[in-house]
This record gives sequence, C-alpha cells and structure tokens, in this order.
Amino acid sequence: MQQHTETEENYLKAIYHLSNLSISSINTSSIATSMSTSSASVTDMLKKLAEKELINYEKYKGVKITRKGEKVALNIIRKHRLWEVFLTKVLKFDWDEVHMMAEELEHVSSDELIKRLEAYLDFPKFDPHGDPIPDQTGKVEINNQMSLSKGDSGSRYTITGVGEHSSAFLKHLAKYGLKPGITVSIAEIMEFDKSMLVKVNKDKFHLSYDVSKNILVKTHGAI
Amino acid sequence: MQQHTETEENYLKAIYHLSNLSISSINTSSIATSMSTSSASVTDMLKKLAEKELINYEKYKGVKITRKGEKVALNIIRKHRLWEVFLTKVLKFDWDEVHMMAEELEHVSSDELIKRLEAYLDFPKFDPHGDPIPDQTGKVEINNQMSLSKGDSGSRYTITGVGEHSSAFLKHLAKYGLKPGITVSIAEIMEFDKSMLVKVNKDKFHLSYDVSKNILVKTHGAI
DNA sequence: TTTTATTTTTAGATTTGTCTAAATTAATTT
DNA sequence: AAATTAATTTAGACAAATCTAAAAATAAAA
Repeated sequence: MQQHTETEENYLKAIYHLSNLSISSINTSSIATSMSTSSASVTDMLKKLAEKELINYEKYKGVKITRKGEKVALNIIRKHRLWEVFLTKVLKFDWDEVHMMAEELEHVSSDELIKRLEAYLDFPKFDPHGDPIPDQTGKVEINNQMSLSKGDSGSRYTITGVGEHSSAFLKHLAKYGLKPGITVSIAEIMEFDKSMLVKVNKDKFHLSYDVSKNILVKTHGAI
Repeated sequence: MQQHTETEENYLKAIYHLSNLSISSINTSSIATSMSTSSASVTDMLKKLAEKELINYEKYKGVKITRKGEKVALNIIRKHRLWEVFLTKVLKFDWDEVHMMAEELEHVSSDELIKRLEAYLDFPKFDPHGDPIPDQTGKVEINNQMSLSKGDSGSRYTITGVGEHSSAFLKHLAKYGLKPGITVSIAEIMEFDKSMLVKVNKDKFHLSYDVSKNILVKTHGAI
C-alpha cells in the first residue's frame, strides 16, 4: 500500500506545503531551497514522482501535485502531527522540541499504528503548533487563520498557530509566553519597519515584522 | 553520537543475537541466513563494521562483536523492547503483532525520547515476550532461562519468554494460552520425536519438539 | 528584438547497500 | 596427502539519491 521511499515522501510533503502558499505552480528552485538540496537533484526526483503520477510535471513549466500525491502527503502530515501531540501531551516534551522527532516518526509508523495512536490521544483536531490534523481519508479542517502582521492596531486576536516551525523561532515565542490559545491585542504598529507593540494580559512587548508575520491568528470572538 | 546507518544497526543486532546463541565466533553464512541476504553482502558489511571497530573480523576466520559494538546493539534492542511494551500496554496490540512495528521504531527514536518513554511506561524490566530490557548503560538482566524441551517429565516450569519471535509462532502459542507468566507441567515426554504432553491448569496438550524448543522457562518456585 | 542573465535540465561521478558469478581459501573425504 | 566439496571473498554491475559542471531553455534588459 505504501510504496514510496522516505525521500519521495519528503519531496511530496514539501511540494504540498509550497502549493498551499501560492496558487501558481511550484518551480524547481523553490523546492530545492525548502529541501536544502540542489536543483539538479530536484529535477531527478520530479521525473520519478511524475512517473508515479504523484505530480504533474512538464519540463521547464513547473509542478502541480495530483490528488493522488496530495493524499500521500496528507497521510504523512497526519502522522507527523499526531506524533507531535503524543510527544507533548504524553511524553511532556516542549512544543519547540518535537518537530525533528516527528519528522522521523512520520515515516515509520503503519496506518494501523496511527489509528490506534489517534484513538489513544482522544482524536485531537490540532497539533501543538495549532495545525489541523488530517483524518484517515485526507480531509483537513481549513482554519481561517491570518498572519498577525496583517492585524489592525487596537484589535484583539487569538493565536491559532505558527507559520514557521524551527526550534529557534518557537523558543523565541516561548520567551514571551506566546503559543496557540493565547490572546494578544495590538497596541501600536510602527510604520517604518512594520514592527508592532502587543499586549498579553498585563505584559507589553515589541514584535519585529519577521516575528509577527509567522504568528497565525483568528480575530477574537469569532469561532 | 549515533553515527551508524539503519543497515549497520541491523547487522550489529543480528551479530549480537547470534553471539548469544553460541560461544564460538560467528561465521558469514549464519549472518547471511539471519539477515536474508547473500554472503557477499555480509562480507562487504563486515569490512565496514570492522573499520568502525564495532566488530573484530579476520578474513575467513569469522566475527566477534566488540564491547563498543555490543553497546550499540544493546541500545537498539533497548529501544525495540520499550516500543514493544508501549505497543502492547498502551496501544493494546497483541504480543504477536508488535515485532515488525518495533523493528522500524527502534531506528528512529532518539535516546532522549526513549528515556521519556521508559519513564512513562514506569520502567518495565521485560518486554511482552519476556525478554529483558537493557538499561541506558547497556546492562541487561541475565535471566537463567532454559528451553522447555530440556525439562523433565513431572516437573513444573514458568514460562519466561520465547526463542522465536515470528508472528506465526506466537499466534500458535496464543491458541493454547501460552505466554510469559504461565505455569506448565510436563506430563510425558515421547522418546521417538521428543514431543511432550504438558498440563496448564486443567488443560492438557501436545507440543512438538519444534515448539517446546522455543519456549523458554525457569524452574517453578525459583526467583 | 537581440543580448544578457537566470533558471532548469542533462551528463557524468559518487556513496550505500545490494546482487551474481568467478576466484580463493578452508574443511572433508577418500 | 590428494582430491573433492563447502564456505568465503573478490570483481564487476546495479539502483537510489545525491553532487558539480556544462548545456539548454526561458525570462529580463537593453
């Protein structure tokens, strides 16, 4: 049933994620960047994935993931996120420590194992970073999140997730106590560098544009 | 810290297990058989492992695992057995289903993850098949188990483990309700085929030599 | 619309683990 | 002890995933 190599799965995952960032088709170099590899290697792999009908690929024209490829990607993402819940909720790891471990675990676990893990965790809907967990059929809840950087001065928002998963970024947020579920209000937005002053409870602090851009929120009060 | 490939780890594990079956040094073909591969492939890998000082290897003279190699093997075995406990105790898999899954999980999990898993499982000393779980330093409890096939007619024994882990064999034992912790007494031993008649509570049944050979026991009453 | 610059693909090499077939060494028989 | 058989190692090839450098195609600029 699972006839793909770990590497193929990682490429598919990367292509899937890039597809969600822009509507247009994905180019070779953006995949190379996100996989930290050369364009030549990407081209080789694209041929292989196209052969298996996991992507549509035309030389020099870019890549589009097929429904079949998307299903494979979503299954990997499902595993990744369920393991992240396990690692934080059960083994008590911090949310900034679990990404790399889940990166390995996502490839080894059988569908049956994941089904049982999901039941054991009581069918969580989101991972520790606020990302939705796809179900067995590949359905994902689309949460209408926006970047905090697009928020308005004076408004309140609830953090629903992050746009970057590096340990460095998550550790940085942890210093301010920022994580999914926390409510922040924007006190002031600086014109010249798009940085902002935010308030959490009684605390006030300054967030650079690079940071606020990667904090995902929903407008406060809305479901 | 963990500079070995998955394949190298699997070879080391096989060599370690074979070393515990006979005192003499291990030959190429027995490794090939247990790994389901060719002798030529084994020879290639032995050179690589010897290079890394994980084994002592002399052309045509066989293999002995070094202390360093043993430590690597025991760490993999530790991970394997802790995952087996997790899969049976937490995710409620049957003991005959967990071997292959643990075979994959043993390679991906960091030492820190395993330390937390061990604590979460409340520091189990044995896996579901009765095999002892090595500690972080590579210490293993040597349980003085013997094969049921070497038992005496009229004596009672407690099952402590199995000498073969295939799903087929474990399913066969399950049919009789045989597993670690169960007490059996030998009612009769047949001379001609070394098969035996055993009693468990009120039930009596016939075990072939092939089966009794792979049931490990301790003499009843002893710790 | 040429020319230049950028992106993408091809060509050829490398690494890891595997294979088959041939050669070598060790073990057994006669 | 010589001959035969069995086990082991070498040689050469292959598949997967990667790389660098060169060639080809597309995009941007003059």
